[in-house]
Amino acid sequence: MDLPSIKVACSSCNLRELCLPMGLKADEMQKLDAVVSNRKRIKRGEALFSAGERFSALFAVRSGFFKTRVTTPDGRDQVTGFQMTGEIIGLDGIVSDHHTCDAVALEDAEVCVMPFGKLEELSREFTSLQHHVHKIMSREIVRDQGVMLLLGSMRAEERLAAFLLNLVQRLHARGFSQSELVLRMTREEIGSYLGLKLETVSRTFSKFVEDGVVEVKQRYVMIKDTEALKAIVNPPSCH
Amino acid sequence: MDLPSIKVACSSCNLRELCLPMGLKADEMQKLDAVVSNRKRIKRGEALFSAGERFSALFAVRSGFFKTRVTTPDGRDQVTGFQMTGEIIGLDGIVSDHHTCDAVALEDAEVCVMPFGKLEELSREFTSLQHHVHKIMSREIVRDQGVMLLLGSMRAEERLAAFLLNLVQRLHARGFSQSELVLRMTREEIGSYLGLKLETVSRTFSKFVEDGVVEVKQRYVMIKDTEALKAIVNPPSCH
DNA sequence: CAAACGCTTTGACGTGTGTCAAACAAAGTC
DNA sequence: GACTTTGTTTGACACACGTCAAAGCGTTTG
Repeated sequence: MDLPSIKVACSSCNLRELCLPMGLKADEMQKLDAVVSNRKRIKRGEALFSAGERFSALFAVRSGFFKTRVTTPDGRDQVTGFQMTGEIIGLDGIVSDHHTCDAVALEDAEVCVMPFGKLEELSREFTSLQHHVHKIMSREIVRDQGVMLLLGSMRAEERLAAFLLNLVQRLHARGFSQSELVLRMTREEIGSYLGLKLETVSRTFSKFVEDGVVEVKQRYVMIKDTEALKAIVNPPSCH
Repeated sequence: MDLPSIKVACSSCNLRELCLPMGLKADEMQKLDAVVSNRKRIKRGEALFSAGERFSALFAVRSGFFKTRVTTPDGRDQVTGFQMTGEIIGLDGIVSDHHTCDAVALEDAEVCVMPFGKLEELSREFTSLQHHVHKIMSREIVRDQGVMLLLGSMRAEERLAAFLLNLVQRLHARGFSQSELVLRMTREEIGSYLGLKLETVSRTFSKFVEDGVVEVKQRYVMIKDTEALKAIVNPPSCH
């Protein structure tokens, strides 16, 4: 019943409604197949690319889970995002032809390699692909604005609540539960992303459990009261 | 000696080495002139665009100074960036066809209006323009990563030092002094950008003055010791 | 020129989060 | 199965930054 060999092709990929080829016509997608020529496997803990490396391609996450992080010369680092199935990694490398962050697999993963030169070539041919690439970059910019808002003006509880809601929302779009999730990252990685120390993340989880908003058992999280989480992120005005 | 009427043309703009047309050939730049058809004046305090408005064009700052900011439903806001001459505003609007932030002029300003549809059209024709647009978006993503690092893992002094260094560096690229600058924004706006309260910004300035690193008189800032500022941002390792 | 306004500075004090430390739990290793 | 490693939880305490308040400074307005 299983296929002899899986063809590397966007047109037959079950992620095509989520990933780069979203909204392309059949003939356009076939052309895209030629661009996305090969896949790459990355083991848990290994880097897909690192800051300073030459940029040559964007990557679409096919399976697995990544974090991206930037590092200061003196060794502090900041997790800038978590990427799951269907999301695009590597946009940072375009401007200087070199990557400016590390992309590390948090579990065994597979990505589609999309040489950027070829993607630009095809973008000149197909308006829809061109526009889609622009949207992907713009979406990343808007996401970053949201993270700045979170880091610049929210308290620990608000940050963690926003983080959990964002995760389940993205997982739900991929067919998973709206209320249950298994974290793929450590408390320290969550903390780095949210601008908090791991102890604060842990304590805030405990607080949520006490308040009956979530159940937590290590990496497993069940959201018992989504509305309460939303209220934490956006405190209802109190006039 | 002054020209009767300034032609709206990238090819004759004194910002062409800094702005969108950077690196284009003569014939390409003439085509771009047709895209950048008109300019727009914005008075101090007015918005170039606001969150929710329909997106139709990117804007290149010709003169003046802007801030961009995002706002939560409950009224908190976060300054996400300051834009000066030659910088591009509006990339956030591409993904959803609507702007997600406000762009407000901090002093009387003028921008070049670049209808995005036309820009995409011309990008399909000229590889160099296409690549340049991609670089501009990627640069914004990398900038945002840097802000996340700042907000997520730096202390007040480090944030303000990094902010000042970034400002003078960009001003210097525009022909201004490496050591003197006039802030176009209030302490509150600096604080919002840096994730600090205005009092903390003020106190940190005072600290820098005490330490002899800068001179400050209201909006005027003179950097007396650039190396000291750099050392504050990247504390030399102490092994 | 006085009054009003917006912005900045400074002080006193409070608090949310960081730091340090210890115990615990889970997962991987020999 | 014992041991090691890695990650998590919790407590006690410290401190950087926020909050509240008052005074000062510059600019605008009438």
